[in-house]
Amino acid sequence: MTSARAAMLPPGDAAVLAERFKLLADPGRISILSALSTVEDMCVRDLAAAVGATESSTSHQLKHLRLGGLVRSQKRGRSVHYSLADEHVRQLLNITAAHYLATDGSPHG
Amino acid sequence: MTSARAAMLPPGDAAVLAERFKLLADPGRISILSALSTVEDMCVRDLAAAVGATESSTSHQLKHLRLGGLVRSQKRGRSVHYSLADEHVRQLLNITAAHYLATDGSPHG
DNA sequence: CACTTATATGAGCGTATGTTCATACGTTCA
DNA sequence: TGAACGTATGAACATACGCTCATATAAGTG
Repeated sequence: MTSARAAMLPPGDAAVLAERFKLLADPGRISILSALSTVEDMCVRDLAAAVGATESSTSHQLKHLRLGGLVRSQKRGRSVHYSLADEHVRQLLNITAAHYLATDGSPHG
Repeated sequence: MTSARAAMLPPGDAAVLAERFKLLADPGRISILSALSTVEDMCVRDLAAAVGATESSTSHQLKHLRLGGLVRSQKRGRSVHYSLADEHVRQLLNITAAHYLATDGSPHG
Protein backbone atom coordinates (compact mmCIF):
# COMPACT_ATOMS: atom_id res chain seq x y z
CA MET A 1 0.00 0.00 0.00
CA THR A 2 2.99 2.29 0.43
CA SER A 3 4.02 2.54 -3.21
CA ALA A 4 0.74 1.68 -4.86
CA ARG A 5 -0.56 3.93 -7.57
CA ALA A 6 -3.65 5.79 -6.37
CA ALA A 7 -6.55 6.95 -8.51
CA MET A 8 -6.94 10.65 -9.17
CA LEU A 9 -9.19 12.43 -6.71
CA PRO A 10 -12.43 14.07 -7.84
CA PRO A 11 -12.51 17.86 -7.25
CA GLY A 12 -14.73 17.56 -4.18
CA ASP A 13 -12.36 15.19 -2.46
CA ALA A 14 -9.40 17.39 -3.32
CA ALA A 15 -11.20 20.27 -1.63
CA VAL A 16 -11.84 18.18 1.46
CA LEU A 17 -8.20 17.18 1.75
CA ALA A 18 -7.07 20.75 1.15
CA GLU A 19 -9.31 21.90 4.01
CA ARG A 20 -7.65 19.41 6.33
CA PHE A 21 -4.17 20.46 5.30
CA LYS A 22 -5.12 24.12 5.71
CA LEU A 23 -5.51 23.48 9.41
CA LEU A 24 -1.92 22.30 9.51
CA ALA A 25 -0.66 25.13 7.32
CA ASP A 26 0.11 27.58 10.11
CA PRO A 27 3.11 27.64 12.46
CA GLY A 28 0.94 28.61 15.42
CA ARG A 29 -1.47 25.74 14.92
CA ILE A 30 1.38 23.31 14.36
CA SER A 31 2.87 24.45 17.66
CA ILE A 32 -0.45 24.02 19.41
CA LEU A 33 -0.91 20.53 18.04
CA SER A 34 2.68 19.69 18.83
CA ALA A 35 2.23 20.87 22.41
CA LEU A 36 -0.97 18.86 22.73
CA SER A 37 0.82 15.79 21.42
CA THR A 38 3.13 15.86 24.43
CA VAL A 39 0.42 15.74 27.09
CA GLU A 40 -3.02 14.36 27.85
CA ASP A 41 -4.66 17.75 27.62
CA MET A 42 -3.94 21.40 28.28
CA CYS A 43 -5.94 24.53 29.08
CA VAL A 44 -5.91 27.58 26.84
CA ARG A 45 -3.76 29.63 29.18
CA ASP A 46 -1.01 27.03 29.48
CA LEU A 47 -1.23 26.30 25.79
CA ALA A 48 -0.77 29.96 24.92
CA ALA A 49 2.24 30.15 27.21
CA ALA A 50 3.70 26.95 25.78
CA VAL A 51 3.56 28.18 22.20
CA GLY A 52 4.42 31.79 23.01
CA ALA A 53 1.23 33.36 21.73
CA THR A 54 -1.57 35.45 23.22
CA GLU A 55 -4.52 33.68 24.77
CA SER A 56 -6.86 35.36 22.33
CA SER A 57 -4.94 34.18 19.31
CA THR A 58 -4.66 30.71 20.79
CA SER A 59 -8.38 30.61 21.49
CA HIS A 60 -9.13 31.63 17.91
CA GLN A 61 -6.85 28.94 16.53
CA LEU A 62 -8.29 26.33 18.85
CA LYS A 63 -11.73 27.13 17.56
CA HIS A 64 -10.63 26.37 14.01
CA LEU A 65 -8.92 23.18 15.11
CA ARG A 66 -11.99 22.14 17.03
CA LEU A 67 -14.39 22.85 14.18
CA GLY A 68 -12.03 20.94 11.93
CA GLY A 69 -12.15 17.98 14.27
CA LEU A 70 -8.46 17.97 15.06
CA VAL A 71 -8.85 18.71 18.76
CA ARG A 72 -11.52 18.17 21.38
CA SER A 73 -12.43 20.39 24.30
CA GLN A 74 -13.48 19.46 27.79
CA LYS A 75 -14.68 21.92 30.38
CA ARG A 76 -13.07 21.43 33.78
CA GLY A 77 -14.07 24.00 36.37
CA ARG A 78 -13.45 27.44 35.00
CA SER A 79 -10.94 26.32 32.40
CA VAL A 80 -11.27 24.42 29.15
CA HIS A 81 -8.87 21.61 28.42
CA TYR A 82 -7.99 20.71 24.86
CA SER A 83 -6.64 17.44 23.58
CA LEU A 84 -5.87 15.85 20.22
CA ALA A 85 -9.00 14.33 18.71
CA ASP A 86 -7.21 11.21 17.53
CA GLU A 87 -3.89 9.74 16.48
CA HIS A 88 -4.16 10.95 12.93
CA VAL A 89 -2.69 14.38 13.56
CA ARG A 90 0.17 12.90 15.54
CA GLN A 91 0.83 10.55 12.64
CA LEU A 92 0.90 13.34 10.05
CA LEU A 93 3.19 15.46 12.19
CA ASN A 94 5.52 12.54 12.86
CA ILE A 95 5.71 11.48 9.23
CA THR A 96 6.32 14.99 7.94
CA ALA A 97 8.78 15.83 10.69
CA ALA A 98 10.70 12.64 9.98
CA HIS A 99 10.85 13.56 6.33
CA TYR A 100 11.69 17.23 6.49
CA LEU A 101 13.38 17.64 9.84
CA ALA A 102 15.48 14.48 9.63
CA THR A 103 17.73 14.96 12.64
CA ASP A 104 20.06 11.96 12.77
CA GLY A 105 19.34 9.26 10.21
CA SER A 106 18.29 9.38 6.59
CA PRO A 107 14.56 9.40 5.87
CA HIS A 108 12.96 6.42 4.23
CA GLY A 109 11.90 8.70 1.37
CA MET B 1 6.43 4.50 16.64
CA THR B 2 2.78 5.04 15.72
CA SER B 3 1.39 6.00 19.12
CA ALA B 4 4.60 7.24 20.74
CA ARG B 5 4.55 10.58 22.49
CA ALA B 6 6.59 13.10 20.53
CA ALA B 7 8.50 16.06 21.97
CA MET B 8 7.17 19.52 21.33
CA LEU B 9 8.60 21.17 18.24
CA PRO B 10 10.72 24.32 18.49
CA PRO B 11 9.17 27.31 16.67
CA GLY B 12 11.53 27.02 13.72
CA ASP B 13 10.57 23.43 13.08
CA ALA B 14 6.89 24.27 13.40
CA ALA B 15 7.38 26.91 10.71
CA VAL B 16 9.11 24.40 8.45
CA LEU B 17 6.30 21.89 8.81
CA ALA B 18 3.67 24.58 8.28
CA GLU B 19 5.41 25.56 5.04
CA ARG B 20 5.18 21.97 3.83
CA PHE B 21 1.52 21.69 4.72
CA LYS B 22 0.81 25.03 3.04
CA LEU B 23 1.75 23.44 -0.25
CA LEU B 24 -0.96 20.86 0.33
CA ALA B 25 -3.51 23.41 1.54
CA ASP B 26 -5.02 24.18 -1.84
CA PRO B 27 -7.54 22.15 -3.86
CA GLY B 28 -5.76 22.92 -7.11
CA ARG B 29 -2.40 21.72 -5.88
CA ILE B 30 -3.97 18.64 -4.32
CA SER B 31 -5.52 17.87 -7.69
CA ILE B 32 -2.20 18.37 -9.44
CA LEU B 33 -0.41 16.09 -7.02
CA SER B 34 -3.22 13.58 -7.23
CA ALA B 35 -3.01 13.58 -11.01
CA LEU B 36 0.77 13.17 -10.87
CA SER B 37 0.37 10.26 -8.50
CA THR B 38 -1.48 8.32 -11.18
CA VAL B 39 1.23 8.50 -13.84
CA GLU B 40 4.97 8.57 -14.35
CA ASP B 41 4.97 12.19 -15.37
CA MET B 42 2.81 14.74 -17.15
CA CYS B 43 3.33 17.96 -19.08
CA VAL B 44 1.79 21.23 -17.98
CA ARG B 45 -0.81 21.24 -20.71
CA ASP B 46 -2.14 17.77 -19.93
CA LEU B 47 -1.95 18.49 -16.24
CA ALA B 48 -4.01 21.64 -16.61
CA ALA B 49 -6.59 19.72 -18.64
CA ALA B 50 -6.66 16.90 -16.10
CA VAL B 51 -7.38 19.18 -13.17
CA GLY B 52 -9.63 21.56 -15.08
CA ALA B 53 -7.55 24.69 -14.64
CA THR B 54 -5.83 27.14 -16.95
CA GLU B 55 -2.26 26.45 -18.01
CA SER B 56 -1.10 29.68 -16.44
CA SER B 57 -2.58 28.86 -13.08
CA THR B 58 -1.20 25.34 -13.28
CA SER B 59 2.23 26.64 -14.17
CA HIS B 60 2.16 29.00 -11.19
CA GLN B 61 1.16 26.20 -8.85
CA LEU B 62 3.79 23.89 -10.26
CA LYS B 63 6.43 26.50 -9.56
CA HIS B 64 5.45 26.54 -5.90
CA LEU B 65 5.40 22.77 -5.74
CA ARG B 66 8.78 22.60 -7.43
CA LEU B 67 10.39 25.18 -5.17
CA GLY B 68 8.90 23.30 -2.24
CA GLY B 69 10.48 20.10 -3.46
CA LEU B 70 7.23 18.23 -3.91
CA VAL B 71 7.57 17.78 -7.66
CA ARG B 72 10.42 17.62 -10.15
CA SER B 73 10.54 18.90 -13.69
CA GLN B 74 12.19 17.41 -16.72
CA LYS B 75 12.45 19.14 -20.06
CA ARG B 76 11.53 16.91 -23.00
CA GLY B 77 11.55 18.66 -26.32
CA ARG B 78 9.38 21.73 -26.12
CA SER B 79 7.37 20.55 -23.16
CA VAL B 80 8.20 20.16 -19.49
CA HIS B 81 7.17 16.99 -17.71
CA TYR B 82 6.46 17.05 -14.01
CA SER B 83 6.56 14.14 -11.61
CA LEU B 84 6.27 13.61 -7.87
CA ALA B 85 9.61 14.20 -6.17
CA ASP B 86 9.26 11.19 -3.91
CA GLU B 87 6.84 8.87 -2.19
CA HIS B 88 6.27 11.18 0.73
CA VAL B 89 3.51 13.21 -0.92
CA ARG B 90 1.76 10.06 -2.05
CA GLN B 91 1.94 8.78 1.51
CA LEU B 92 0.47 11.96 3.01
CA LEU B 93 -2.34 12.02 0.46
CA ASN B 94 -3.09 8.34 1.01
CA ILE B 95 -3.11 8.60 4.78
CA THR B 96 -5.28 11.69 4.86
CA ALA B 97 -7.62 10.39 2.19
CA ALA B 98 -8.00 7.13 4.08
CA HIS B 99 -8.84 9.05 7.22
CA TYR B 100 -11.19 11.69 5.87
CA LEU B 101 -12.60 10.14 2.73
CA ALA B 102 -12.97 6.60 4.08
CA THR B 103 -14.69 4.88 1.17
CA ASP B 104 -14.93 1.18 1.93
CA GLY B 105 -13.00 0.08 5.00
CA SER B 106 -12.73 1.65 8.41
CA PRO B 107 -9.66 3.75 9.11
CA HIS B 108 -7.22 2.65 11.76
CA GLY B 109 -8.13 5.69 13.82
C1' DC C 1 13.99 33.91 -40.34
C1' DA C 2 8.99 34.17 -39.38
C1' DC C 3 5.40 31.40 -37.16
C1' DT C 4 3.34 28.21 -34.05
C1' DT C 5 3.51 25.64 -29.79
C1' DA C 6 4.59 25.00 -24.75
C1' DT C 7 5.75 27.02 -20.62
C1' DA C 8 7.14 30.76 -17.50
C1' DT C 9 6.72 35.19 -15.43
C1' DG C 10 5.01 39.61 -13.49
C1' DA C 11 1.43 43.00 -12.41
C1' DG C 12 -3.08 43.74 -10.77
C1' DC C 13 -7.10 42.42 -8.27
C1' DG C 14 -10.38 40.26 -5.16
C1' DT C 15 -10.57 37.26 -1.32
C1' DA C 16 -9.00 34.70 2.65
C1' DT C 17 -6.31 34.47 6.78
C1' DG C 18 -4.26 35.61 11.33
C1' DT C 19 -3.45 38.99 14.70
C1' DT C 20 -4.78 42.50 18.00
C1' DC C 21 -7.97 45.08 20.80
C1' DA C 22 -12.10 45.51 23.20
C1' DT C 23 -15.67 43.21 25.20
C1' DA C 24 -18.90 39.53 26.57
C1' DC C 25 -19.77 35.15 28.82
C1' DG C 26 -19.37 31.77 32.51
C1' DT C 27 -17.24 30.11 36.78
C1' DT C 28 -15.19 30.51 41.30
C1' DC C 29 -14.52 32.84 45.65
C1' DA C 30 -15.03 36.41 49.36
C1' DT D 1 -23.71 39.97 44.84
C1' DG D 2 -19.50 41.79 43.25
C1' DA D 3 -14.84 41.00 41.85
C1' DA D 4 -11.33 38.26 39.70
C1' DC D 5 -10.22 34.66 36.62
C1' DG D 6 -10.40 31.89 32.24
C1' DT D 7 -12.13 31.69 27.83
C1' DA D 8 -14.77 33.10 23.74
C1' DT D 9 -16.12 36.31 20.32
C1' DG D 10 -16.43 40.13 16.91
C1' DA D 11 -14.56 44.07 14.39
C1' DA D 12 -10.74 46.15 12.23
C1' DC D 13 -6.52 45.88 9.97
C1' DA D 14 -2.44 44.18 7.55
C1' DT D 15 -0.77 40.56 5.01
C1' DA D 16 -0.77 36.43 2.13
C1' DC D 17 -2.76 33.84 -1.46
C1' DG D 18 -4.50 32.37 -6.01
C1' DC D 19 -6.44 33.74 -10.19
C1' DT D 20 -6.42 36.20 -14.70
C1' DC D 21 -4.41 38.81 -18.29
C1' DA D 22 -0.64 40.23 -20.94
C1' DT D 23 3.81 39.28 -22.20
C1' DA D 24 8.35 36.96 -22.37
C1' DT D 25 11.25 32.99 -23.24
C1' DA D 26 12.29 28.67 -25.63
C1' DA D 27 11.85 25.01 -28.89
C1' DG D 28 10.18 23.02 -32.95
C1' DT D 29 8.53 23.72 -38.06
C1' DG D 30 8.11 25.71 -42.78
